[in-house]
Amino acid sequence: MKLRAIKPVRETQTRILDAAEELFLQHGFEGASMRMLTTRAGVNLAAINYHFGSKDALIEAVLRRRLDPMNSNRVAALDRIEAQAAGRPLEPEAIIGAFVGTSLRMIEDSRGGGRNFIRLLGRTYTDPDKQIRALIGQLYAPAMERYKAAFTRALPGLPRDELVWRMHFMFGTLSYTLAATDTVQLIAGFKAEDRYDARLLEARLTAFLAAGLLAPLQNGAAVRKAA
Amino acid sequence: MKLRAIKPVRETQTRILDAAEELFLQHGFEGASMRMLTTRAGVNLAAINYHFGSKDALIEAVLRRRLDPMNSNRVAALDRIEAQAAGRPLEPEAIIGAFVGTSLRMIEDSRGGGRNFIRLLGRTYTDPDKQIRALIGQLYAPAMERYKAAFTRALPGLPRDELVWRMHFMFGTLSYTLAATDTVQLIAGFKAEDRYDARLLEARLTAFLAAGLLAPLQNGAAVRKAA
DNA sequence: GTCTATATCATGATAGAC
DNA sequence: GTCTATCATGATATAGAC
Repeated sequence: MKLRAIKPVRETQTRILDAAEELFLQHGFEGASMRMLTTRAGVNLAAINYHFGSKDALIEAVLRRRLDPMNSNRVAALDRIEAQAAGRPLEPEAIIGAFVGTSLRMIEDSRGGGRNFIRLLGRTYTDPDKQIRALIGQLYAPAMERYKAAFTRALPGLPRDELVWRMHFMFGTLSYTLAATDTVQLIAGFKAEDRYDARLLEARLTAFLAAGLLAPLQNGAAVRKAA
Repeated sequence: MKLRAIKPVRETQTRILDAAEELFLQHGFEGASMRMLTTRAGVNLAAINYHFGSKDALIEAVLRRRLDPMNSNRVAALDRIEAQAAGRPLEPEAIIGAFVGTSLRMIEDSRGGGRNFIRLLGRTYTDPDKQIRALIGQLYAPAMERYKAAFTRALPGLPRDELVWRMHFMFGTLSYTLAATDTVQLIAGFKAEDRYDARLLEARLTAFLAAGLLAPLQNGAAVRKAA
């Protein structure tokens, strides 16, 4: 009987992706060199080009690995509450909760290293590199359209232009909050243990965003119909 | 009578700062090389080190050139509305308007090239480089403290923890909106001419942020006293 | 103050042995 | 699949002529 070599703990590709996720967050896509990545991953310098083809392709792989399932989760969360509602119109708070909750639950998932990715993601929307912003916009578009449709159904009194801006504001608040979990310290002087209580943060964020989404229109009209 | 050489249109230092402002925005602090900067500025490669000492020092100079006056303007706007109120408590909307308006007015100031800077600033808060984030936090801290005090006086019913988070959310919405004025296109499909109407954007942002700041607390209590 | 020329080092990528 | 060795390029920074 022939003995096979013991498999490494994680596949080389996974080791590279994990290292890249962490180092891209700390140094940016440009600032993290391939030497840094391969050293951290414990693999050879040539491994990135062998497994992914180029550094750019690696960046895309890092983003897709978590973003594709995350978008599926987001859409699934929306499907779930729509099924529960059984045809009745959704509460805007429930839609926001589905969107925000998907991100924040990744922060808690310490095993999957999702926290690094969530913070990385928050930065990526404002990355200097235009191609990276285009990629992320493209990866997001389908889920965003689904949520836009859901908001439109839930809030027929909100004009389309206004909805798009308010979704933009909501998205901005979320992604900044995810990206800047250490800057807040500098600005406000937080206790460290307060920062990653995802449940409390989710409640606070949802309340803030729902109020903003439902703000009175400039002509004074209410957005939500009276109950 | 001795003739002096004609002065260049702008000083070398200003030319470098202007070029850096634009190229840092387009390529990030790390991605914009000194060669790119000096070529764009039409000066010699050695000029940056001669005038600023290093690339890092140039980055700080670029930020300080506009951030210091901007913070002064922010505080002055607050002083002004406090003087107008003559001792009466301020409306939270007025405080938000003072803060937001200072940023958005820089976008309109096409002469000073403030728009580039505002977008650059929006990115800087989530820059990968820790020193840059620390610098920006430090430059912002005094003005932020003034605004925190103003909000505290205007909203005695809002607990301090909650106020700090909501200020964080407001700041995030603003900075993301400033940084991502092109990403919004990808997400929502905007008409281009709509994007830089600063007056309209200011009204929309202020309404959104004020509603979020005044969102009911988790125990259902209202934040603002009834009139 | 401004330039040329250069020192020194790190980068992404690849060729070829094993 | 993984390694070593190396290439071509571009980075920041500086020395020294003018």
